[in-house]
Amino acid sequence: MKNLTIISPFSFSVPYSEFQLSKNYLCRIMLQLSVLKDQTERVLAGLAKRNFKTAEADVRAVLDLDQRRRSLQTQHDQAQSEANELARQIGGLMKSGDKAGAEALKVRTTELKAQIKLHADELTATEKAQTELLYKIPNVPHESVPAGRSAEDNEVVREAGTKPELAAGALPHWELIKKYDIIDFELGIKITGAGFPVYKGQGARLQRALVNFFLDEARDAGYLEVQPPILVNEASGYGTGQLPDKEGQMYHDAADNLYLIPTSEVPITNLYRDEIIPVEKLPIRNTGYTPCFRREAGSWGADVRGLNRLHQFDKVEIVQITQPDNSYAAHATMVAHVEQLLQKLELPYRVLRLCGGDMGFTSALTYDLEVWSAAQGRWLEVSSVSNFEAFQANRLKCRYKVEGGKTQLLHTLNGSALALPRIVAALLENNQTAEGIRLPQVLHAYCGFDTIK
RNA sequence: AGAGAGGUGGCAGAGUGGUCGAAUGCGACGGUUUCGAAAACCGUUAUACCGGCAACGGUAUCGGGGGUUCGAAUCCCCCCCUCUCUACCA
Repeated sequence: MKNLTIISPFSFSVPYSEFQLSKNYLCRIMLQLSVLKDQTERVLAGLAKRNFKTAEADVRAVLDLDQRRRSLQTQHDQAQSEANELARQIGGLMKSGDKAGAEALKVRTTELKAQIKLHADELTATEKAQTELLYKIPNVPHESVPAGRSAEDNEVVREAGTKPELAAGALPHWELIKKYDIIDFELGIKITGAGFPVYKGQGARLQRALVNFFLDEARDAGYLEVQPPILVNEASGYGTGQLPDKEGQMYHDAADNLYLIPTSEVPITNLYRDEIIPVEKLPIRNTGYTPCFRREAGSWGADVRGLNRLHQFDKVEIVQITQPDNSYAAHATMVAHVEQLLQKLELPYRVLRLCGGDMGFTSALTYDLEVWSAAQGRWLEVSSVSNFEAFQANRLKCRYKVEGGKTQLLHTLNGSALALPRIVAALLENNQTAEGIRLPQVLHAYCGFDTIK
């Protein structure tokens, strides 16, 4: 096994050199340009909702660079075309034995070569500058997204279930796990470090039960189960947008230049990178269970006790890839699916529409689902369901053919269904009794027991 | 990990310096034929960028990157991947 090393959160790498990326890689992100160009006002208005301060300057710079790029491309193509023609002529002359004629043409060719080299270098530099800028511009929020700065400004869409009344002396989950000896943080610290708990006995079985329950529910809802790798390459990180934005949040294996996934969104969505998907296979619906790894750099404090925030945790993800017209309908079904899971688990929850400032970099619309953690007396985020529209698809080059043979970008979506640790926290806290922790009906068969004692 | 072989269009498979974006076969699509189908025959069959309202034209792409050359799928260097044998391992 190679060493796991952590890269600086401030380093910023762009995939030109070491990775196996084609020349056309730079062109991929260019597709986004049509939107920037044709709908500049809408884009700027959307980015304003995110408090993306440099939006106006960045967009203008990108468009300026684009003009420069296109004019260079035209010049370059013309010079190349002339050179190709001359090469053809030289070939003909050589064949007919006219060496002097061939030599005469080579003079012009040499000139052109120098010119082409100049254009090519400048073109590459321009493209690179443009791509770097484009990679830094976040997705444009959907019109329904409220403006806002932070979690304070998120909108509560609905609330469901009843918060339990806990008896006096009720314990937070970090006490309960000790009382029943089901999750051990100290052991995890010994073998790895803080934030890597060890699940034991009924705790381990509860984990396995939840994973199976979530996967079965997803399958019944029409999602195909996949088991992807949990280490991904750089291209995959760029594809779903974790790179370069969140580079410092991922564990990085420097020896092989691979990243431990922060969510199975990354490998599952990248399954469809560089694909033109036949229209009859749409929509794609995948589900998968993986462990997830997050450095959570800079996250400390009382809110992160116990299972609230971990470096490694388990999650079942649902992913959809749809035609553009269907993505918001798909988003609604995904939110409904997650709500059903929470209802079956008998957990009180609420649904939030995230404001522009709290939304992820790549998302156009995100609904967070939070469960009520009775002993902590606070809501815990257990799922985030997002529509990325064409933002990821653009980076992924994930397309389909429309009527008439033109290729068009698809829309990608994903949601947690569900992340385990906070579900476990809520289950433990909300269901504690003098006799033990009474698990909801749906889990009994999966666990092989109904009470944690 | 060591040795050898190889990576060409949706697939199979030619092509070892000059109109090669690439023969041929299969598949797919459209058409002719048929009451219908099969067969046969004819045609179409990649992606991206630039120019153009468009028709269309140009450029790039034969695993990836770089080099030699007037000209590279073809020659040279580096990297990635696949297969076979050996070693190792779950």
